[in-house]
Amino acid sequence: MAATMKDIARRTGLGLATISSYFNGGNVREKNRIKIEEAIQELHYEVNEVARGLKTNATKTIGVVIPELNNTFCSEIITGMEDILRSRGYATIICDCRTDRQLEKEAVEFLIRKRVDGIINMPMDASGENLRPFLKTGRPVILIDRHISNLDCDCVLVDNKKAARHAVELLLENGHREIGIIVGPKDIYTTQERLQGYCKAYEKAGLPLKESLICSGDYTIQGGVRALEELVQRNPEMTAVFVTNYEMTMGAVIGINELGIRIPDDLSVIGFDNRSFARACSPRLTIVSQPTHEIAREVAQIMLSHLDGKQTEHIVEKFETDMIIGKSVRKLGNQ
Amino acid sequence: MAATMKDIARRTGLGLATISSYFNGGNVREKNRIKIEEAIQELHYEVNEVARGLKTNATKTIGVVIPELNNTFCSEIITGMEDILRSRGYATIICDCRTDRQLEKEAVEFLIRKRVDGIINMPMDASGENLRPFLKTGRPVILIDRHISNLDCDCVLVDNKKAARHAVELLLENGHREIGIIVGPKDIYTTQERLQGYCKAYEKAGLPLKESLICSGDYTIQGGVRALEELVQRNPEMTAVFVTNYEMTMGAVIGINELGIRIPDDLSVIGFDNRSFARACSPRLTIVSQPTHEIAREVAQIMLSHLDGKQTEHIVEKFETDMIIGKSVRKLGNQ
DNA sequence: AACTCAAACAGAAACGTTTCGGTTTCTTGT
DNA sequence: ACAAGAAACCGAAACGTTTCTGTTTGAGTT
Repeated sequence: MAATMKDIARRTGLGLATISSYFNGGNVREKNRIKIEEAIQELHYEVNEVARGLKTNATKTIGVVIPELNNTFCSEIITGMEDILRSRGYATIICDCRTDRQLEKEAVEFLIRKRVDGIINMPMDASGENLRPFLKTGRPVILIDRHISNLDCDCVLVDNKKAARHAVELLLENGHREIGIIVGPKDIYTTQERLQGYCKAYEKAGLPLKESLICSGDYTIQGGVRALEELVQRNPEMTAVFVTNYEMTMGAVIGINELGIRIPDDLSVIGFDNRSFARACSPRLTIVSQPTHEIAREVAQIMLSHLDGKQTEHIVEKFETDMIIGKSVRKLGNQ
Repeated sequence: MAATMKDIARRTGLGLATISSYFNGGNVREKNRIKIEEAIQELHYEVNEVARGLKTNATKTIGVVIPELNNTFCSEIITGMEDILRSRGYATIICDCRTDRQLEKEAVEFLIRKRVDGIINMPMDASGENLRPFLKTGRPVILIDRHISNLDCDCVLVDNKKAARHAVELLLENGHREIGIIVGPKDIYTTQERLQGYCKAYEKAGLPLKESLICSGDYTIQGGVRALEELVQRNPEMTAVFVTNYEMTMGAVIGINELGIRIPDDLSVIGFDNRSFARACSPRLTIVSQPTHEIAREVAQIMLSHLDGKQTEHIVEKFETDMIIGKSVRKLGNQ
């Protein structure tokens, strides 16, 4: 149906190799160049990237495996990456594994069959086993948001420990002593790091940790609602809460509204991600903000330099977070 | 590097055709089946979908062109579709055109070169010109959210006119007469439909339309903020506002908070999409909710039945919206 | 005009599948 | 045990590129 290089060769009287050379930046005599371009116009020829991919063993396609596309942190990063990758001719195949390890494994196998040139992964599986079959093909893998030790790949993330420490310190400076934290699932890297930051802040302040103030959600909105309700119920003395991702922040705000609690009069809140949501809350939420654009750009760039063969060593890039000050933290008098 | 069918043939002593038959559901003698499966294990063989695609002229890949991945309506639909498509072996290539018609056109050309089996598009270009080159290949196109007349393809959307009419009627029933509306860009299908619903409600109530109550945003958060500020400034009498997508709803809430306006005491609000955000607002927002899951499922299903050759005619599927009642609409006394 | 040499070209093989037409093997009924 | 028919198998060609190995062309030199 569609025109092929053979058609162009026939039309122009040139050889296949010449046409191929034309498409790959080789030199072609002026008059032949014109003939080829005319033929392309008339036949509506478009390169068949599938055939090219078979021959060159490179599909110009990147696989992206994430826990949940429907998570603004993920979608913001993907938007940014896709933009850069497509401008360089790379397609992006998205695989949403619904936070399921098994589905994540299958997604990687799927991408292996599709012969993608590289994989970008925000991993559910902390062991890295899911990725090993792909790594054996010798192609690049870049992790986002979560580090896996002893895995032969790059990694781009933020300084979670410091981010959490600063947030808790801000609350401590404002006189809070009973500070709840809503973290993600215990086996996730970011949960562990952010929790360590929380503990560190308490430790530095010389205050004892209270197990009941630590609550594990599942990084979803509903999980945030549940976690907040649980924290409030278990800790009548709690004066502040720190929520460690956007979805749970929204969930916590829902829980707070539905329990009739007032921010910051009854409870101070520091959230995570999504500056717009923070602005939309009344009063404005104080939040920790991750530089998603920079992360996206960095990931795309690293991937491209691997594919261009310009980079062979693996790097770990750590970005700093921002603190956006709102009005959701109350200054407590001396107690 | 990677094992091929030829390797398996050599290993098992069978012919290429037999191996191929095995992978395509053909009958193979028990003892040979076992030999093949052993060889697959040992060689870590994975089908090369690129080679298969070249031969079968089907890549098992669907292109998705959207205005903005970073828009929950889009990302929710994509999540749902991708799930179903991947379970049937189809990959999904996402192209975010950043609400730019030119980028949308280039995205379609890109997908043609990638030889995708079908395209799902939430179109920026209302003329359909961007899609015609792909349609000429004889492959299926499905539009979401926005209809284009005289284009040879299917379409899945909601009854926007009715949705808007009901929202405005609810406000009218509660005594509101000066109702602002924040719509999207004028040349977008949904804007026109939703605006028509608004006008229809006014007409049925026998009330005159006021141009100043109609404000066009750009379906972004910032656009929502600006539109709300403009409406408030131009219409001191305005007692209610209807916002016609999620991002602008969030923007409107931001604007309302920052102007110190109280919902619903000073201004009643009906928003759009995203039930969670509606719950997170205080008081809860009344919103129009689109059935994104159903839309996603329907789109995927239609695409699959085209690709299976089970469907040749084109259909337009229209879903109904829901009204989720919150506390953001105030009942006005007789005026 | 003849020679040199690089640039431009051509043909064929190869990438890893599927599929067509033809051959072998197995099953079954007698 | 044998024929017949079906089921399973095989080899080769083809899909549309790229690339390797030569061959032709043409400009520049004498």
